[in-house]
Amino acid sequence: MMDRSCPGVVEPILELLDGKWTLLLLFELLNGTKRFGELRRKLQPISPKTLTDRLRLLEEKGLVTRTLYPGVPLHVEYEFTESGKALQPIFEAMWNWTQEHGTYLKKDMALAVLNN
Amino acid sequence: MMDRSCPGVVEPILELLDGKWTLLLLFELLNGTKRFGELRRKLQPISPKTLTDRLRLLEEKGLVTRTLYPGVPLHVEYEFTESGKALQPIFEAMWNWTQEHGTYLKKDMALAVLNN
DNA sequence: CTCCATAGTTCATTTTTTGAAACTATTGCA
DNA sequence: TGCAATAGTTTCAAAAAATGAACTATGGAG
Repeated sequence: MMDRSCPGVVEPILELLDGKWTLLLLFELLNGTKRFGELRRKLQPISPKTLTDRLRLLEEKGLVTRTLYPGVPLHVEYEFTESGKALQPIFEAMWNWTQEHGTYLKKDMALAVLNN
Repeated sequence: MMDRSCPGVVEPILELLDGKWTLLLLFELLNGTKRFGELRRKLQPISPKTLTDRLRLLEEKGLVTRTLYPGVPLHVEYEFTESGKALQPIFEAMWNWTQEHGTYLKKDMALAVLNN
């Protein structure tokens, strides 16, 4: 994907954070264990395909675990690994930047945040 | 106080960092003022179109300034605004995460960056 | 033996992004 | 006049990513 002349140090994290929805998904998981349907609702209007794609990828990279609970109805829980939890400082730095420099926050977004 | 993990808060930054090459480009600018051709060489094999697209977008968002120096040959310098410089903690957090959890990191890449 | 709820999968299509190639603009100098 | 060096722009095709609609799997309750 990237040339070796690029600052390779960030390569791993670039791959992780890549893709529409990925960062929002990670944000959700930062709040703790979440079920598939729960994530789907929170990330509306994400498609179930995209959501599974992202989750599978994150699982593959060792950032989240997937646990199936049999029973009726069955359900599945997604949770950060230690590696995933360790992303928190990055998100905090983003949060801080946004507080001071993010001027694009739209009113409806703000409301969504407050109602969450 | 707002929930730090709430996705909406971080939308502005997601938009900023979005797109292939964007993060790598920001990394370059973190090292100081850069000319168009310089960026193009460092980010090889980026196309000039994509590079201008990215630079224009970052300019629009207030993260970089573009300064034209007439003369022969003319040249152009791109530089972070204060807002752009303030991204540094985010990159540092990424760097730290990669040190501890990025399994793709190669030592010579890291050195190349540090010597830059 | 059908239904419900959960959590997906499959495949075709659309949308978005990226890229390659060729071309433009500026201006001093030989 | 024509050239050299920088910094782009333009156009169109190709590739990648996202979406939508419909379908599958599970297993107990009725």
